[in-house]
Amino acid sequence: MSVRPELDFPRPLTTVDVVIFAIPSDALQVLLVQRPKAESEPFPGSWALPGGFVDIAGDRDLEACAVRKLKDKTGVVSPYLEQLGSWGSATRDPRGWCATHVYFALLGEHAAAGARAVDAQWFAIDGEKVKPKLAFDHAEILQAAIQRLRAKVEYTSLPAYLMPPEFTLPELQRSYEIVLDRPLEKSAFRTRMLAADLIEPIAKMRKGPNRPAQLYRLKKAKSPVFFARTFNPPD
Amino acid sequence: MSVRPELDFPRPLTTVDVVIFAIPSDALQVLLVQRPKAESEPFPGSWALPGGFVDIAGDRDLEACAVRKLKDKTGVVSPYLEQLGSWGSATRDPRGWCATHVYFALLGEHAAAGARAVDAQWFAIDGEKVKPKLAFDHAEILQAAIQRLRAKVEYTSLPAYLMPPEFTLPELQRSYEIVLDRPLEKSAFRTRMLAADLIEPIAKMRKGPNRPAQLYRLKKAKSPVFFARTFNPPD
DNA sequence: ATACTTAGTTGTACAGTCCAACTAACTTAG
DNA sequence: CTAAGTTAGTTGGACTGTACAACTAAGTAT
Repeated sequence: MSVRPELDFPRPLTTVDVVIFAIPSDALQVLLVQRPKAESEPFPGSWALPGGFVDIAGDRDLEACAVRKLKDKTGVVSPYLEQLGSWGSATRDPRGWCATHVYFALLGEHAAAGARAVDAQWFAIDGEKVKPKLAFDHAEILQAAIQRLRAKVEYTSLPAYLMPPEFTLPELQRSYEIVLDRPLEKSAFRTRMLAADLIEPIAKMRKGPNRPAQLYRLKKAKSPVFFARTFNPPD
Repeated sequence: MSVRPELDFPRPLTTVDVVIFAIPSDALQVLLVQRPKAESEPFPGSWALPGGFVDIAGDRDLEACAVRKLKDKTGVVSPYLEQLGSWGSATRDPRGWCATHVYFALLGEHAAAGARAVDAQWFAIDGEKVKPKLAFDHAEILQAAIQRLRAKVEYTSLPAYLMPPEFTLPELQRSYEIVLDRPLEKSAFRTRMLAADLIEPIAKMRKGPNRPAQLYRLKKAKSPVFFARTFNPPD
C-alpha cells in the first residue's frame, strides 16, 4: 500500500544484462550463462547473457548492479564497462512487460581466464552471432553489442582493454584485426598508436622464436582514445 | 497476487524521457516542460525533460513510449530519434528507486515551430547547460545528450535532421557550426557533403539580398551518414 | 557604375594512410 | 658456422581529403 496513491499502477520488471567480450584464444568471444532447467523458468536450459533483476535494496544504481553481475560471473572488479542501451517491451519476457539495461564489458586475456563459473561458458562470435539460440531477445542485443564494438574499434583504442597488462604492438594490432575481422596496415597502425598518448614502452622485450618485440603497457588510468579517422574501411 | 511467487519483489519505477533538440532561431535549443506545481509532486514548478512513466497497457515498447511522449509535446510523428542511455538509482527520484530510459530527438526548424504546448518551452543551450535548474538528474542527462550530439556531429550527417525540408549548403554548414560551436572550413565541408550520398539538388534556388544559393533536400529515407574522419578538431 | 555581401571554385600545402620493399633480430636446420 | 625462415620494425613514394587563402560569380543597394 503506497502513501502516494498516484504510484499505484503496475510497473515493468527491471533487469540488467551484461555482454562480456574477451579474446581468450585468438578469437572474439562472449561469455554466456545457461538458464535454470526448471520448467517454471522462461527459456529453461537456454544460453543467455549474464544478468538478472535489479535489487532495489542492494543496488545503488544501474552501473553498480552491472558491476555486481559481472563480478559474480568473472570475479573481475573493474574492467572496461560501457552502457550499451536498453530494451523494453511487453513481449520480450514471458513473465510480463520487462525492460533490461544492457552494459558491455571488455576483459583482458588474463581476466578472461578466471571467468570459469560453473554455469558460464565462452562462445566464439561468428559474424554477428553465436552458435546457440539465445533466450529472450538476447540474440538481438548481442548483435547490437557486436556492431557497437566494431564501430567504435574503427576510431578508438578500445582493443587495448582486451590485452593483458603487458603486450607488444603486433599483439595489439592482432586484437584490432580479430575484432574488425580484416587485416590492418602495419606501419599506419604503429604510427597511429605511438602518436596517441596511450601506451608506454617498458624495459622488457617479448621473446619468441624470432625477432623480439618491444613490450608496452597502457598508461595508467587511461580512458579510451578517440582517433580523428577510422582505419581504412573496406569500401 | 502473482501466479509466480518468485516475481513478488519490489520493482523500480520505470520512466522514459526525451531530449528534444532543434535550432529554432540560429541557436541550439532544447524543449523543456514545467512540472506541476502541486506540493505532492517532486520538484514542483521546476523545468524538466519531457517524459513520464511507461504505460504497461498502452506502450508496446520503450521506443513507442518515447514516440508517444514526443508527439504529445510537439505533434511531430517521425523525427530523428536515437536512444541515449538509461539512468537508474535509488536516489534520483524522491518517490523511490527509479530508472529512466532516455531518447534524444532532432527536429527540423519547421517542426520546432509547431512545438508550442502550453507547458513546454525552448531553452537555448549554453555550453553544456541550460539556464534554469532542472528537476531530478536531468541536468546530468542533458549534459550527456549534448556531449553525444556534439561527438556524433563531428563525423556524421546528423545536423541534416535539424534542417527544414529544403536547405542550402551554407545553411547546413551553419547548423554544424551552431552545434559544434566553432567555424568550419567551407570548401572541405562542401567536398565532404557532396561526396556523401546524402543530399540532392532541386531545381530551385534560395533567393536573398546577394548571390542565390542552390537548394538541396535529403535523399529519401536517408539514415545518417558516417564519415571516415572528424572535422578538423580544435587543436 | 561601384561597393558590398554571400555562393561557390581553385590551387597549394600538409597530414596521415596505403602499399610495398626494405633492414633487423632472433631461432632452427644442416 | 652458415643459410633459411619468421616476425619486428623502418622507409619512401603514391594517394586522399582537409586547411588555408585567394579567387570568381551573382545578386542587392547606393
